[in-house]
Amino acid sequence: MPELPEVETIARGVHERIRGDRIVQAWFSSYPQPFKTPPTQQAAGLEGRTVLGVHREGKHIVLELGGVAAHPSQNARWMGHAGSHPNHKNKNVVRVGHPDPGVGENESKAEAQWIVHLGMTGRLLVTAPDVPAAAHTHARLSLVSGRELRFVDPRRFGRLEFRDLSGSAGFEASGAEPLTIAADKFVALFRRRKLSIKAALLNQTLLAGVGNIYADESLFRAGIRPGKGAGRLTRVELERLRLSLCEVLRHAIRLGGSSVSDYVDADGVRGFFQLEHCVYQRTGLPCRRCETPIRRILVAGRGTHYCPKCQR
DNA sequence: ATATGGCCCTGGTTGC
DNA sequence: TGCAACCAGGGCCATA
Repeated sequence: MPELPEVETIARGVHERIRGDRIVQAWFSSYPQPFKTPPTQQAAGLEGRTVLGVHREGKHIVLELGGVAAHPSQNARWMGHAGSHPNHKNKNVVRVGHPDPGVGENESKAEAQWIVHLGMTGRLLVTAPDVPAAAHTHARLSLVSGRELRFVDPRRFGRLEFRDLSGSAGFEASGAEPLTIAADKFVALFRRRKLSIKAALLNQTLLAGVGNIYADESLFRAGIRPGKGAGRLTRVELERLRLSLCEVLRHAIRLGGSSVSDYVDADGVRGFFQLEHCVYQRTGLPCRRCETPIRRILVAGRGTHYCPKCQR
């Protein structure tokens, strides 16, 4: 299931491939399930817009989109107004490299966003248009470069949303970003919480981006039992957890994410972090540190893997 | 306010 | 061997 490292990998890949490209036509499946915005509204909103940039917010992929081009024949790598925009504090101002090398940087203000959540089984792929569409393809955006951006999701737990920024604020993850949250803010998140630390890590309104794999892996590296009450952890334990979480997320991003289930990046390539898992889906196998068999229990309704000796 | 549990989905695994 | 029941699980919503 795509979590922070997988979503980061996909967002970077999509950014590199389609930044500056323009959406010519958008097609959506007729299922009601993956659409937060009605498909017809998404298609109408997306068509004609330039992709200014792509980034990750928690587990969401956000495509920053420019205004609809005044002249449809305009160059595909048109980057919007030249010169700097005065509002530097606006989150929706994205820096976009100039297509011609050596000319410097332009800044374009996003006027709309396409927000993609991959759910459990979602994929976001950049392909040539003649590649046959996989089963459960729910969105196909044809780009002026000739390529296609496709959203595929067999289980339909993913969500697609179009947002016009003239009428609403830009997308922001509800919880804090695990890779940049300050140590004291991290401690404060869990103070007096009655739920288990595992459930707290999975709660997206506290931290955005942590899912089942990296919750289990970070708790193992920090030596903490998943079922322990979040409010009962000491400051020292919480700091160890924060550092373990950062370490495991960064390491996973370097390896292109964990390919469990059917995760692939924007090019359809698998990640390698699953080879480095210490506990996740290693039930019964010897702990990499002490050789005690890894246990699987249910915490907060989720399959939870831990080492009974290393985690107290 | 905070915490818990059911629901949505389909493909892969398990069990008879 | 074949088919059906079962299970995974992120986020959302209703409920305690």
